[in-house]
Amino acid sequence: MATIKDIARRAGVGVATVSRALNRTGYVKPTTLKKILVAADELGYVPNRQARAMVNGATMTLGILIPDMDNSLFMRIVRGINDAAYPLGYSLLVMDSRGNPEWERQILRTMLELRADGVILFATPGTPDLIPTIEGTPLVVLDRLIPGSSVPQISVDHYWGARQAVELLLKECRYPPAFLSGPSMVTSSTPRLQGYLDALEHAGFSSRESRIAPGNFTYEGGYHGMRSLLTAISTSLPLDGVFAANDLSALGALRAIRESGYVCPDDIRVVGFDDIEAARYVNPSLTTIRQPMDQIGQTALRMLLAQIRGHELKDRLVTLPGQLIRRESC
Amino acid sequence: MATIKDIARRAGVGVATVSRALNRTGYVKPTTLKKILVAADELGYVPNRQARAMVNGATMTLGILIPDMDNSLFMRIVRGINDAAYPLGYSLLVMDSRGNPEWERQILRTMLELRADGVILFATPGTPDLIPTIEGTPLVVLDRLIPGSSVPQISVDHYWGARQAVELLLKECRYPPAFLSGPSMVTSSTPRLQGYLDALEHAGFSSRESRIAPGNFTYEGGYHGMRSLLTAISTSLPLDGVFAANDLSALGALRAIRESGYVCPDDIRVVGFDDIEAARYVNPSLTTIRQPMDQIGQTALRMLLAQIRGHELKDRLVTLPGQLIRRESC
DNA sequence: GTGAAAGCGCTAACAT
DNA sequence: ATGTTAGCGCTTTCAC
Repeated sequence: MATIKDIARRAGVGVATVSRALNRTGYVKPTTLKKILVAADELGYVPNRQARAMVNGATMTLGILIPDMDNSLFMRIVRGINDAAYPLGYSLLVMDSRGNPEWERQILRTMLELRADGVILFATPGTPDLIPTIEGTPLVVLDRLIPGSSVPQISVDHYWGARQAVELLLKECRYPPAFLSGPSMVTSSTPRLQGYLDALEHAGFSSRESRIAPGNFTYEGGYHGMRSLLTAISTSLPLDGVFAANDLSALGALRAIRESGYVCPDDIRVVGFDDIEAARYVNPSLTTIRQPMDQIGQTALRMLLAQIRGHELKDRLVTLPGQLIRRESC
Repeated sequence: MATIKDIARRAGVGVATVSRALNRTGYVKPTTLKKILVAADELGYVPNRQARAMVNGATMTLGILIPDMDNSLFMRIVRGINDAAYPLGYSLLVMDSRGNPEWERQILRTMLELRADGVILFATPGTPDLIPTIEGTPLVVLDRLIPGSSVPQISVDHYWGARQAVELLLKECRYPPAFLSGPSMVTSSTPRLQGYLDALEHAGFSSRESRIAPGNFTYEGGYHGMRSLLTAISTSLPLDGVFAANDLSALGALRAIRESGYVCPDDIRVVGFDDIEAARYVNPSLTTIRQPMDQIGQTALRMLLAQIRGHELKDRLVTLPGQLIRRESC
């Protein structure tokens, strides 16, 4: 591959002039400029960013570490980052850890070796231990917050999203709605649960009237959780509304409802959380709390760039509002 | 950030020795080895891959160019590549072109500037023009084939997948099934259409008995295509089966069927193509032809590495079989 | 066994 | 307005 040296020789000038010409930095006589451009073109010159990075420090590369590349919730955020970062000249180093803490650690290390200018981390239960590893490199943590950390973090407002969901259910249903919970290890589960509890209490129900089954954030979990809720129905406490801690478990619940001979939303209404792609496609389509994924991506990038540029962050913890999307299930 | 120079100073040795020690290349006295390792650890040394790449040529980085990061079909393939590439020490530079030919060209260029060791391209209608751009860098093209090109390409067998789908429909239905076609610009549309036509003919139907509506590979397209099919039903030629060129349009068709008062699969059976994530979640769940995404990813990586290592490829055009996934819709 | 030095492609003083 | 040169962090001969 051609180098500026080759261009310099061909154009009969020095390498510095070539560098100046190609980067439009410093003065170059129009005649020589043209000569250089022609030579570069003829040689099919492609600048070597690694070499450039060695001297001026920035690789113009951002590391993105995700626990699952095949999760539309995550990828919509990454796409948001991509779309905002690309026009700025940044490229994305995207790696999937499959939720494996050991991989996470190694991948992070690799990103440092590659000298990514900054890193965006989709938090997993193992993330907190990782933070010290990359001290010194700008970092933003996404999606599931790490409690009591000073690392810049961004997430949707899980608590208020849950309250909105449950309040809608409360308005549409005659009985207190049930809850399909998320895994307790995942930090976003807690505020969503709390939102459910508080909404119930706020509506005048005692905590004894709350009904909670594990949904585990999965399709299968939602299915089984819903089944157990369904078998526990009594004439004294009927069930006509369910809030699922995320869309995947809501979809599982939808199936369980159908298989048990009930109809959603006529018999039982369902609200989910996240607004994954499939939420639009199922029958009935799913009413849910939408995570503002594009906004999360943009905010993450903004906060990362601020750090890279050495600015002080005023908010180290950004919470974005979720949006109620009304569809057929409630 | 610490460099080998710092380590050398601290351990009281030369940089060459440090390099040899850290890379376990060449002999180093156990005592000095330990000293060096300790020094490196104390300094929190992280090797600089860019610098290494400058001398030995390989960046251990692979470029992946996708038209849409939020497409589970694509991302399952990328994840397959990730999982296979990571243990080999490769990192993925993933960029989304949003199907914009101009972006595609620029991103490709950037990947060259970053000196990716190889590039995997998810083909779009604009791809063929791009190929010459990266001549000299190992390349594999995925998903939608470019006809008459000598570039290594991998895809599912669209034609036979379509035939399988239609043959299943033919077996389960009483009347010749209809077809929701893909956009003619996308090369995978043609063989899927041909598979439909040939299956019909093979079953003894004349081409006059084929019914085709545009599905356009989208949810909305499938919905409208299905509606027009539904309004065209006559007593002389009833409709009880539909093959959609992809799952997204099949999901749209499902909705149109429901809204028109028909029941799937009782009245009308539906088969899709791809096996996207939502196919499992909808009601009825979608019978479809599954693209072997993991296998596509692995094969792509294998062919790319072969080129990187300078081997000759025996098959420049790999076609993988699709797998019929039987669910509720047929 | 280990160190000195050259060089990968580029940018940024410093000269001229 | 342009050329010369010193690195950036690392690996790799080539000596000792």
